[in-house]
Formats: sequence, structure tokens, C-alpha cells
Amino acid sequence: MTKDDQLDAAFSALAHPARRAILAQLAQGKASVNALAEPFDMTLPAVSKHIRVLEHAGLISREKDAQFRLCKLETTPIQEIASWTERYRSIWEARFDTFDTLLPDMKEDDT
Amino acid sequence: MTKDDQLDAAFSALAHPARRAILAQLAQGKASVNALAEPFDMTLPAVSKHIRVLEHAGLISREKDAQFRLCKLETTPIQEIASWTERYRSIWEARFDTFDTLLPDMKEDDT
DNA sequence: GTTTTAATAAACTACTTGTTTAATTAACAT
DNA sequence: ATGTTAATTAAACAAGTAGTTTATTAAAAC
Repeated sequence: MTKDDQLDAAFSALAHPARRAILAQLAQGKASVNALAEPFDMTLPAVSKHIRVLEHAGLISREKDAQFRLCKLETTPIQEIASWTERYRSIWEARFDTFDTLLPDMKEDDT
Repeated sequence: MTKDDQLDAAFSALAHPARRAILAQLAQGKASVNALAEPFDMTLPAVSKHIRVLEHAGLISREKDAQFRLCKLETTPIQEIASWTERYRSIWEARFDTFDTLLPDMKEDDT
């Protein structure tokens, strides 16, 4: 898998609010598929598929614990994305967009 | 358009190497559609559609200059993504992943 | 050893994406 | 006005995505 493919998979996986919400849950710690599905108005198989997409992108890993498959957040792809955005930082800083558009984001809740 | 929709559109638009490459070109300055299409082994209509996706996500804007439609990089969605990744920074720093996985990325060329 | 719980697989529908070829609009040049 | 360059639109199609329902595997609990 090339670096490009990794970015493709990560960006693509993050392009769905349910999957970002799953990651936000996992930021609190490991969780089972059922626990992750609970907040959603969606069937369990649908959530299971989203989890598979996240796993394929390397955004989560899984470990088996008795009858549960625990999901765990993996940060490497997020670091790669953060690194990708850094290439453009000099441009946006040169344009002074910083205060007008970035600060409001800081107050947002999780998604 | 909600903040979530904006992130959806931005992540989704970035999940294609051609579109990231177009942004990398635009980091050098404004460019016409034909100029942007030149490096690709792809038809012009295909590139035109990718540009439309980028525009829809707010990643570029366009201005008309005689017979040309010049494309210009817009950084706000990239800033939003950078801001999104920051939520996870404390986790990856706590795990020491920093040196093993992030530094190599810095040396990568554009994509 | 049934039954319950956790999760995935299979099959299907509806929708979206990526690409191509061909046709069309718009502006400029002569 | 005609031809050329710039770019988009239209039409067609293959491939992929998101979700559903139903069925199945696998371990636990009783």
C-alpha cells in the first residue's frame, strides 16, 4: 500500500459523520461493536460495515476479548493527515485566515 | 451547510489522489483548467469534474479571466481538517508514535 | 445441550463516483 | 465570419457505497 493509497483510504473513511463519531467514541477508550452502535439510529450490520472501513484505513485495530471484539483507536493515519495539512499552513498563514475561521472550530463539540 | 457537511465534503474531495495533486499544483499559484489537466493521463472532462468536486467542497474558488477560468486554492477547509486532527494529538503524543511515523512523512513529495 | 448475546455474511436495492466519447458554449485571433 | 483554443455539458456505463433484511457463526450463560 503506497502512501497515496493510505491517504485515500483515510480521507475516504473520514468522509462520513458516523465514522468520525465512532472515532470520537474510541477517543474515550476501547469499545465493543455493540457499544459503538448504541448511539446510532442504524442497524448493527451497518455499523459493523463502517467499522470495517475504519479498520481497513488503519484508523482502528481490533482485539478479541471473550465474545467481544474490542475496537481501539489508531492514530497513525490521523497523524498522516495532520502532516498533509501542514504543507498548506504557510499559505493560510500568509492570508491571515487564521483568526476568522480557525478559532470558532475550537469550540465545536465532537463529530 | 453544517460543519459536519463541510467536513464530509472536504474529506470526500481529498480522498482522490488526482484532486490532492491538483491542490498541490494550486499551492504554486492560480492555474487554468487546461494547465491543471496537463500533468494527468486523464481526459479534460474528467479533470473538469474533479475540479468541480474541489470547488463544491470550498477547496478552490474560480475567477474568470478572458477565455480562462482560473482556479485558486482556498485553505479554509484544510484548516478545518487540521483543526479536526488536533483533537487526537494528545492521544498520539501519549503513545509516542510521533517519531516513528510522522517524521518520514515530512520528506515526501507532493501528492 | 439449549438459549442468549455479539458480531458478521449474504443478498439485495438505491444512490453516487469515475471515466469515456461526443457535442456544445464561449472567447479570442485573424 | 471563420477557425482555434478553453472549458463545460450530455449521454452512457462500470464500479463502488450505504443501507436494509434475513441468516449464520461463535462464545457464554444457564
